[in-house]
Amino acid sequence: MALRIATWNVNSVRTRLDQVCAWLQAEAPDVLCLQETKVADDLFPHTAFEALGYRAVISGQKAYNGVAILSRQPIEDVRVGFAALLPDDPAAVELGEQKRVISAWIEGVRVLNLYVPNGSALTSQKYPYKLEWLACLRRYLEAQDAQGEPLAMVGDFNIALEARDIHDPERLSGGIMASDPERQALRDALGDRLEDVFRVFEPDAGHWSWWDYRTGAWDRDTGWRIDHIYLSEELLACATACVIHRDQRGNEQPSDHAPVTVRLAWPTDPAEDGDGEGDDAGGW
DNA sequence: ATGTCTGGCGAAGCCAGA
Repeated sequence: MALRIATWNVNSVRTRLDQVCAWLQAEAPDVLCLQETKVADDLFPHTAFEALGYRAVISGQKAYNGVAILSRQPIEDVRVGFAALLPDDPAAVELGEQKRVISAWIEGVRVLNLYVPNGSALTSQKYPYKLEWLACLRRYLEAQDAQGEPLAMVGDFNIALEARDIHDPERLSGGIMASDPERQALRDALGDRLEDVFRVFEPDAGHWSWWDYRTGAWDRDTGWRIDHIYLSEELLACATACVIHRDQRGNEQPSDHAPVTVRLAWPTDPAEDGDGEGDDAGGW
């Protein structure tokens, strides 16, 4: 039994629809989590994904933010926003105005899809919002932990946790997406329960998931690794690969982010004696 | 290295956000 989960900040799902569909056909992940869908729920392009065998659950808004979970496997128990687990937390309710959080139960895994606020600049009012959001994420994950579910938390975290996650750590450390307060806030949220699975397989620098449109970053390969997949202990033991699909950043009219995928595999139950349903297509 | 790309508004270029 194998489950492949992907995450991709697509910077408008309608603008990127053909690229996302082509990538789904090429890679055929079981689950694809999208961020920055930038579309109201009644305009989400469900039919294009259904034609490829994916059902989508969504939390979107006009123009900004927006998250979605696409799955070939049955989707159960969808939770939208922090307030789904923190109904009595005023901050959780207020932060729900921006659509950045959705989770679902898929094949025995709690898939949590996040679009962490960017923060803009250390001097911006958006920066304290980012810290407040991360503090709420900590409370949310404590409530999630109490559910006792295997957890795969994926998304655009807009934070590079370590020097090896930035192309020029000397210049960029301490600035937005690499400041101590936001790094500590994310580490506090992660606790000792969640592990960045990419680092299980790749210890070196030079692996990025985001290249700024503005600075010719793709041509210079001056990127950041800010799109992450965090696994709880029991899923970490099942992880067989974690890959950044950087080729997608080289598309015509690309998103500024590349997809990231994780493959989870566990022994097939002998009682089922199935053929694995051909889940190993794609080679990772 | 304030540059590039997106959507909104509204009908063409500006603005905000990243």
